[in-house]
Amino acid sequence: MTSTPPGSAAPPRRSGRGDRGAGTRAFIVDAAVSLIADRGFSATSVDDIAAEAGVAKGSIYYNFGSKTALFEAVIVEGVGRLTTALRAAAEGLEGRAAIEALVSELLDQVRTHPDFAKLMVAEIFRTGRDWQESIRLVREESMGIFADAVATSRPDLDPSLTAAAIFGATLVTGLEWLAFQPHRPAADVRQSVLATVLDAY
Amino acid sequence: MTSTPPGSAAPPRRSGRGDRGAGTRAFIVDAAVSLIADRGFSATSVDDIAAEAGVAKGSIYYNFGSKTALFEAVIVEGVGRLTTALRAAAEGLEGRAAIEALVSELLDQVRTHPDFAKLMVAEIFRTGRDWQESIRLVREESMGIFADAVATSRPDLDPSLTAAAIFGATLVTGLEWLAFQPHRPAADVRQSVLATVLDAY
DNA sequence: GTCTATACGTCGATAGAC
DNA sequence: GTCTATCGACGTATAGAC
Repeated sequence: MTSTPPGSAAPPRRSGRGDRGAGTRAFIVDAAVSLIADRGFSATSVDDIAAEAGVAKGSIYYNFGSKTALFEAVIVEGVGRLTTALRAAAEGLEGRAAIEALVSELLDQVRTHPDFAKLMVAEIFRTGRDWQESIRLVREESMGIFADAVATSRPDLDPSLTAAAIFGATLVTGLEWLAFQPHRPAADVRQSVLATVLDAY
Repeated sequence: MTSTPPGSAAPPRRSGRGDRGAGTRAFIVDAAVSLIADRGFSATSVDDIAAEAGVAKGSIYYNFGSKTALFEAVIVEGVGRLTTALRAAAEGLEGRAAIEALVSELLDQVRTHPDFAKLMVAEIFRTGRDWQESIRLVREESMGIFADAVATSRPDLDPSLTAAAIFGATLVTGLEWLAFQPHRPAADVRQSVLATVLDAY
């Protein structure tokens, strides 16, 4: 409602439309991420997603089978991109340097994919949900990469709890930045997190 | 479904029932917090809340007017308790000691009120919601207390971003603890967060 | 002040044409 | 493979008895 430009009855929702069957799945996934990040899963209707993606509701069910399956696809795709980026960033590094690289990369991922980041914080500690298994993978894989970096340099600390602390600090600061202080340069944010988190290494 | 003990068809949802009109609001709020923390706002029906609280649906609308208003009451009550506790903990302290006290107190609040903590992380970065104003207060008040402590001891760092980092580290670690490693003693968790966050002070 | 019954709207999912 | 039209289920909110 609020996002529909006045005066145009039915504005085209996506760029070109000669691409039947090509990027339909991608359009749907993108629309779902952005809507669900803002309103949550249950508050986002399949009709809304279809309208935002510029496809018919039937196409969503043809491609994904159910609303839940669509959301699981969203999570799987997002966590894949995130963990790949994190692993690449920490490649060959250890200890303090690894932590620094991971924090920087996670901040960059939050900046480039803010909707998925929001969705992650919102769902990561929920229990009674259908896609709990999928979201558990996000948690374990992402935090696990941080835990590995912690374990090699500070064996005196608990890896998983310390990883949670660094992960949480970075994620929350990144979202605070994007949602409420978007004018700030990325370097400021990076430095604030590292100054808080890195001095122990 | 999963939480209903087998063998008992319809277990009484609250302790005594001679208390008509006494703690009705409190029963409803408690039920709402615990259900919404797990399933989210939209996925939790007023019928579910009424059943869990042991009252009729009509009583909820009599006491709160709408589902949204009920949720706002939940937030207001929770943030009141949280900020009161945090302010008391930091009273008379400055710099490193203040941060240490705040982290400890926040961890304790997460432990004693885990459902509200979950609910907070889940909603804090959402935008397109009716209670956005209420949740903005949570954010600003809670993080503001941390920001004050940072500002007095480390004027070289940005207070709000650094506060977000400490707040995020504490909250995420606390929830990781409760949700996935509840067997750990509180002291371990406290030390993991402080070792990560406090060395800069 | 709390309960039961119900009106009204919305949502997930399906059927069938193209 | 994508569309439109429609069904059945469920959820919020209200009305009125007690």
